[in-house]
Amino acid sequence: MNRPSNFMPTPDQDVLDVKPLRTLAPMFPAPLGVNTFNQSTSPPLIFVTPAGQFQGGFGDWNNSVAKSFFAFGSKDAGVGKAHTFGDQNADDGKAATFGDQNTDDGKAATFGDKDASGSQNTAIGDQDCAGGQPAAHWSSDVSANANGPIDTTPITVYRATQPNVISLDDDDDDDENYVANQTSASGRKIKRPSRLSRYNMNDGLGSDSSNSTKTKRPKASHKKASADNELTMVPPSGDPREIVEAVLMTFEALRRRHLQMDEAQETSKRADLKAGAIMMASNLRANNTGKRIGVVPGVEIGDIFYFRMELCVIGLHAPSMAGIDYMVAKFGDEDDSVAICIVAAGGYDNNDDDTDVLVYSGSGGNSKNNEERHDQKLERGNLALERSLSRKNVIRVVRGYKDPGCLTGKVYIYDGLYRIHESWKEKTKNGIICFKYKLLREPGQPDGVAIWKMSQKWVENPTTRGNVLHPDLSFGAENLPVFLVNDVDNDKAPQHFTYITQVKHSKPLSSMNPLKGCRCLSVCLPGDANCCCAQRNGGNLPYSSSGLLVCRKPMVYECGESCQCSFNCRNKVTQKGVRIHFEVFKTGNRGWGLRSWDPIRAGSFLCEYVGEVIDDAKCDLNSHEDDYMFQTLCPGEKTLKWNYGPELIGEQSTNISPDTFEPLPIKLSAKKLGNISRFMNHSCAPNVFWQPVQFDYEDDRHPHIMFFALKHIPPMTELTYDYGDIGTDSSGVPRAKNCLCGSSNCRGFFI
DNA sequence: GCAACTTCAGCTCG
DNA sequence: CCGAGCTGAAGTTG
Repeated sequence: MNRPSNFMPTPDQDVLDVKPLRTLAPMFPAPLGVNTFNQSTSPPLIFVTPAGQFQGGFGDWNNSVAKSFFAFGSKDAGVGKAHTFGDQNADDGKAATFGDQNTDDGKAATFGDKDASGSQNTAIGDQDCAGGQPAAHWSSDVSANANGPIDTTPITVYRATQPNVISLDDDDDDDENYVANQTSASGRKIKRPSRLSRYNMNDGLGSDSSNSTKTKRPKASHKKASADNELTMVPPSGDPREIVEAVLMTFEALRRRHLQMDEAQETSKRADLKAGAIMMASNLRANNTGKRIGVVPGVEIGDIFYFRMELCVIGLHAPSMAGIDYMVAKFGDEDDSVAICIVAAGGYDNNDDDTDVLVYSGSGGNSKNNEERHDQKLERGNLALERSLSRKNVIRVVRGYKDPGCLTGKVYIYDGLYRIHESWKEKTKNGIICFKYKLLREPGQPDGVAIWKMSQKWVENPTTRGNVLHPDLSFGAENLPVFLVNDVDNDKAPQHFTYITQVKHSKPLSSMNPLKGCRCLSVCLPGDANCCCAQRNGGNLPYSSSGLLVCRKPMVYECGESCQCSFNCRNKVTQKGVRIHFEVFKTGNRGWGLRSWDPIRAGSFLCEYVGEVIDDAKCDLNSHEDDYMFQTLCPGEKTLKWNYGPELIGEQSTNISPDTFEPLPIKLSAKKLGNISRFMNHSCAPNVFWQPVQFDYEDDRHPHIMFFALKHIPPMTELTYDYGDIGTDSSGVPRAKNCLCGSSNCRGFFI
């Protein structure tokens, strides 16, 4: 892949560059073809818009006038770089003109000029409320209609559990038996020994073997914890989507916490398996009432996953390893074992351009250990695929791709329903006979992988993105360009504002106490009891080695300037700035919004809420008019329960309930000065949350407000957070707006 | 490249 | 016939 080297560097890739990011030109060069607007000469820019191709980018983008208008320099380092959009001075109007090769409607293209046509667009930015159905996401119902005549009744070869899709063990005995299984002495009903028992959270791995009598005892607290949380876990609505999301969120929380512990103890790094085993043992799963053909409730086309175990716990694809999931289903009077879901691992070179066709290789035949390769056999999964060809049942397809954000990782994308149209045998390069199945995507389904492919193409070559109004709203101030696009109407720009990357404080920074730093050499290590930064965070580093936030908490303390550790310390995450390809886009009915070209993992840092710090007194006067005011109001349950995991393994919950939630005094206005965060809309079913972070100044009342991903977010999905509930703001008169998010638990209004 | 690990199907046994 | 319990097969992940 021709991925630019600047693409979401992982910690391993972090260059040994200690320049403070926010005050200098982009640390990572922008992709070729994008003018970074720094002092160096820029390559010719070719953009393609629906209106046709034009050179030189956006109007006078490349010329010296533009450059001087967007003059850079370190002189404004105090507040980071500030670049004014659509300067209000008439003189600069020309320089601010963009997005149009002609001059005839230059006025309309004038960026954010308050007098230009753009001003009609009053409903912009974060005053608006995002839909619960993100742009790249559709309800499963759509694809359900495309199923065709599948009237088979799945025979459950599965033990049927409670009809409740997510069911915690309501039978305490089960867990007891599960533990009792270690001795096999109880004589009572014994749950099949999960290999969870081999995961001892403290001892690491049992060195051998599959012999269950040698297995170690899982943490005893496990049982109690799962019972305690029964009520907090089940989403009140019973909505399948909510349940799936709750299960995935729990899995992730558990996984992150286990990884954190593993990293501290340098033990096994298979936190995914541990989390999965706990979920299985506690019956914390979705859609576990039996396998099924076709749509899985609560799983939507385009959903992304990072571990096979995730597919498992939501009932999308049961086998933890195998690529073919199958079941016995009824066809008329006959039973047949047919394939129901496949995971195309992406190891084969399919015709990648046609996302509606998939040639899938049968399973087996690979040499493992000492065995030799052999021809594939028509049995199990392969046989089921063959039966599916004749039975013509739909098959769910999950496609695996290399994770662009992680060198070694993989992303799985649910791509909806396919049907097998053809099968044949083929001799592979290795000389073995292998089965091939040609699947065609059922028509009428929303795009899944197609969107992924498209946005990946944009990342590699941004000039392929159409409808671009501006190639970088940040004018080079962010690590990566922020595109401004409009696919829906003629609006040319949001209302005027000035792009800054650091919060503007009302009082001089020198009056604030610097945060005390640690003395760790090189990097802070997890498990180092002497690291005062870890201590400040409660004994653990708040981020995993890949930079994901482990837990939401009242405050996260990163290492800062006064620490002795290096730039590469894993406890420096948010201060390094944006690592995601964002675009500000025009939504259908909620003004402008924010979304990403990259897939985003739950726990990833997105961006900071940047604006002017507003004094309390001043705020009361202004808050009515300021739609860009950020306040730490109590968010909804989804956000508050992001940390569900720790309780499951008997640790103290770090959750905050609405009753105990206390807002911080900080108030930030991004009306005049701001960054991408000001475009994030509200949703009662958000995919982003805010988290207070400190790394430079010691001030619990005025920390940085950082945004993190609440769940995995597919590319091109609108990013939204919960603006907070009404009535929690004690100062001033709260304004309630009608909420349009449309989520099943929409509160109907927001601040 | 290797070691370590999972879930479930499919079987046997009582 | 049913459920418990065992084994083998599948590939993922670090």
